[in-house]
Amino acid sequence: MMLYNRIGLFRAERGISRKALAEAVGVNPQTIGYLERGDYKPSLELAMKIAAEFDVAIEHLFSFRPFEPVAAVLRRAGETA
Amino acid sequence: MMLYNRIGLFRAERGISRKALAEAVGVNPQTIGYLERGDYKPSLELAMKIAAEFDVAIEHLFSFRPFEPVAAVLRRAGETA
DNA sequence: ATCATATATTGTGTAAACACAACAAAAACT
DNA sequence: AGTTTTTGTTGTGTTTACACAATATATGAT
Repeated sequence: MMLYNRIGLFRAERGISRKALAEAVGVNPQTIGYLERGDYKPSLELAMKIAAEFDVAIEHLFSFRPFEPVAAVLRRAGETA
Repeated sequence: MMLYNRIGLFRAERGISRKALAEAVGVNPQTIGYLERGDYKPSLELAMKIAAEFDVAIEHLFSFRPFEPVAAVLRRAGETA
């Protein structure tokens, strides 16, 4: 079963590298890469640490179904451009 | 690092056995036992399946810090007795 | 008392999430 | 241009979350 994630998205938004995120959550930089590509499925522990680092709910970070594009979320959220 | 959970609590509330929960989420019955006792820390995948089964957020099911007793939650929630 | 169900314990095996190292390629910055 | 940073890839090793089986104990129902 495929597991989708928004790690790269949140990393990009905050301008933090894989190496920096890895250090923040206490794993090897490679591990972040594997997670972003979907090659690894994280432990709950690691998922919680990453979610805490980004201050988002786990459900917003990982999902069994592909994530809605941010543009669509912005529209739904009725952001006033 | 210890990981606390409310699996037994939700199981008790809904009157479902470990075996039944195990079948619902597709794991061995022993595995549920190990999780409840804190002997195993679940994969994110299994954690998400159990949370979905109970229809609760993962954060309400698993925590690095001990869970507040239900009595205290009820008080905070201002439930009218 | 008997029988079924639920839980606990112990043991063995396997798959996969990690760590770590080395190197290549691409991107960004001076 | 060069040079640092970031990312991707490949390989090897270890730990642990799982599966599965067997048995013991406790509880509950009849």
